Amino acid sequence: MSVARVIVDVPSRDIDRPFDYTIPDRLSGWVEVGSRVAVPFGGRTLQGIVVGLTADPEFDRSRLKELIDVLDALPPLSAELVELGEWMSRRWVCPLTVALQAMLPSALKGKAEKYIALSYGQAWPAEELLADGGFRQLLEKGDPVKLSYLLQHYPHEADTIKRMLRSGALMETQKVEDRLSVRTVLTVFPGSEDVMRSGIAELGKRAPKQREALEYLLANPEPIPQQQLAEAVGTTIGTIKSLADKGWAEIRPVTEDRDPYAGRSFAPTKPMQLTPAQQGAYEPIAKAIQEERSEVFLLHGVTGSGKTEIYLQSIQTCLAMGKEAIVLVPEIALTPQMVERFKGRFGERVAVMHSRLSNGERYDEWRKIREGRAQVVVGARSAIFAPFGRIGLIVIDEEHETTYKQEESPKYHARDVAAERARLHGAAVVLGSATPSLETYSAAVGPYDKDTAAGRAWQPVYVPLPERVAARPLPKVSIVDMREELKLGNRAMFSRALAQAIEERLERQEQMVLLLNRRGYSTFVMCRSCGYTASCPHCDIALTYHRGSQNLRCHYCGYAEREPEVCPSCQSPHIRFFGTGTQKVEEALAQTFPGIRVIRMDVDTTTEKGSHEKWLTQFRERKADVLLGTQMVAKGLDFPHVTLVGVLAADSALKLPDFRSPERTFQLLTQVAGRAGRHELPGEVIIQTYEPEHPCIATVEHHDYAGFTEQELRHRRVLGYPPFGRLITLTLSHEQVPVLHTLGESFASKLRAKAEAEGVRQTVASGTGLSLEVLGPVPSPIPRLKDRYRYQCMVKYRGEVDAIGWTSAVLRELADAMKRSGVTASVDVDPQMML
DNA sequence: AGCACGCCGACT
DNA sequence: GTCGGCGTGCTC
Repeated sequence: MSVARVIVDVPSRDIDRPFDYTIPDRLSGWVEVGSRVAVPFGGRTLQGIVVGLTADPEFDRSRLKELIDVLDALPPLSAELVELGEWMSRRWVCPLTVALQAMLPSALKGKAEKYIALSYGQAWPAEELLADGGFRQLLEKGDPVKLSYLLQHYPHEADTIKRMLRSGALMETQKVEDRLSVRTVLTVFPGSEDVMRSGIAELGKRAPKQREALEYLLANPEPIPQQQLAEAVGTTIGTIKSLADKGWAEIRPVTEDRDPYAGRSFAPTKPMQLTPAQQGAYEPIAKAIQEERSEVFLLHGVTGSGKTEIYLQSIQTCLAMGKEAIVLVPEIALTPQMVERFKGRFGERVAVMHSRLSNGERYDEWRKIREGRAQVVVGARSAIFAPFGRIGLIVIDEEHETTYKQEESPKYHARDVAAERARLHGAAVVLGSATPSLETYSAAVGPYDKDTAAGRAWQPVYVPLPERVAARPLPKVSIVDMREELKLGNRAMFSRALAQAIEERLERQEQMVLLLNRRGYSTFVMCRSCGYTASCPHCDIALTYHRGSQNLRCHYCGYAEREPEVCPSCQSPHIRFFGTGTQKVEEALAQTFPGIRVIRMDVDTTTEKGSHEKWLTQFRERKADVLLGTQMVAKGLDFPHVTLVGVLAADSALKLPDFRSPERTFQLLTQVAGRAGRHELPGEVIIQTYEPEHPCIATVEHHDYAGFTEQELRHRRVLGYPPFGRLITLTLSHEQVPVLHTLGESFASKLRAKAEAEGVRQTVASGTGLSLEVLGPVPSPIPRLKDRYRYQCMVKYRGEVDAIGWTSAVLRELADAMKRSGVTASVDVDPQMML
């Protein structure tokens, strides 16, 4: 007789431990690790996940309560996923329940609903006869009614309900309900042939439509959705219903999957002959899959080098072994064309998961996986939790993309989850990119240093894929120095070269993509004469202009300086705050090139469901000359008539106070450059910048990934940033500042004390060996959000230091103080966005 | 997170 | 005298 250990769905640190429940006889045999259950918890009914079964609970058995219910026939999680959740909760310092919740489709995030019923055998009390008549009638039927329903329809009876609950005239019950159920379709099940024939006879010449429907069923005696039958016969559902009423057929609800790709056919594709380079990359991957080794590969190939075909054939190898495969793709690249490639090769065995699906559709795709009807999933970040049991391969395409890091708790990185899951399954991992993240790249090819390699859980095998398929040349890239333009008196946002190139495309009726990498961000400071931008002397990070205090601040260490009146570098008075958005560019295009047709794509124009697709389709159909937008225009698009790509302000991202800005800029520019001339027409790329000599821009001209990486890594090493050191940020928030200061200081000093006690050096930059440094507390880059002030501490460390463990230990020590003061804390381990 | 228990101000 | 404000503490 075992006891279930349950993590209840309360996302709070002090509840984040298992609670034990006895299993009543009627549920024994249904409870497994990973089961979703309903449990009584402090007078409420909550949803929980079983994380263990034990024979000897810590508590006295007689004090345990019973499980109320098991919520699914098939447990939604497995022992392996629960173990993965436990690992996540340690690795990213989050409550286990939050990690487990991230693995469930939102349809299964059940909440207890309260129900109200008239107490058994009780007549309506005389003192409550003034209550609304409808309200009384409803309750007098005796069935429990949802409290939320009562409050919605009889809001003025709220007091009556309270009173009657207190007097015992009403009873409250609770039930955990799923957010939504499987969809059912009313389906007509034909009666026996005899029954239907007699029906036809009985109808005679009356009701010709009913007769027609019966004849249809006689000819096609399979069950058919009633709507479909009505359409086939050319009548309405009423007609069909009357058949059922007369007993000639039966109508029953049948569960049906919402197939988001229903009615679309996918042209089957055959494996292509691999080029020698592709073959060389494929072989070690296939070998690892076959030997069930959990090895990580970095597949480094330029755009158009044929990575996808390697993925497809590796998946084939995996499926041939009877194992399953997960493919992660950045959300934005999960286009119908992308899905088509996988569905075309693997057909029905593919499930697709992305955020544009409705909750219901996502749930159905998820069940397809859970019930073993799909063996391949193609999806965005959270598809890494696909409930497969025998994973053989995990592919992460465009592994450098920031979308793989979740910005809300659990703040996990899908790349690390993939490596861990692969370890548990003996599965291979393929990380594909034309511009790998510096973390992944340096882990694979170095430069190694003892402290860097330490504490890294996985080390990829480097698999370069140098050639472009069909040897298409890379487009010609030219970099335009906007300072020169200014000297020549051109103050427009288009350089002469770009303006001329646009003019030519308009004449030749070719298309172009214009990118303005401005992510609706606060203003930055730059000198228009020399290109100087203010940066922090301690962190080498761009300073941000703060309007309130009129100074420039570093978001890392808190350094501040006064707003400059002249450029500190060249004394020019042309020092300005900048901020041009895509809308301004759209206007300028219309003015400069009358009649030009522009599609603008940014967050403002693509919020509506499907709008993203809509614009791209319009552009593909050549209903516009220009596709103008933010980064989203750079990702995974392929338009045959685009022969010009223009980047208006390549350095705009460099002003962000984030040490990864150069890396992202390089990746973005390289990627967008790959958009031009992918087909017969040759392509041209024009990059406008005020900092043409910056490595992340200069190296793009010759598609020089290695050159950029070498310079950037040297820089990172000096400052102790990843991959040479690692980071953790702690953000504290409260309505008042002083308490944030106090708690921030005590976090920092407690952590420093731990480092001291362990003999760890406390300067990370420009050094080697074990070290840990706590910066802050300083106001967070977003100093106030929803009326709460935010302060931040940053932990920077290198070597095999258990900074994550110490951080969560210190947080536990501070839990009491935080609860009393009402301060909330949020931890980000390995932050990707420093904002 | 909720909900209960518990101790002090404005109403019947 | 009661209703109810939200401070602290517990939930197997």
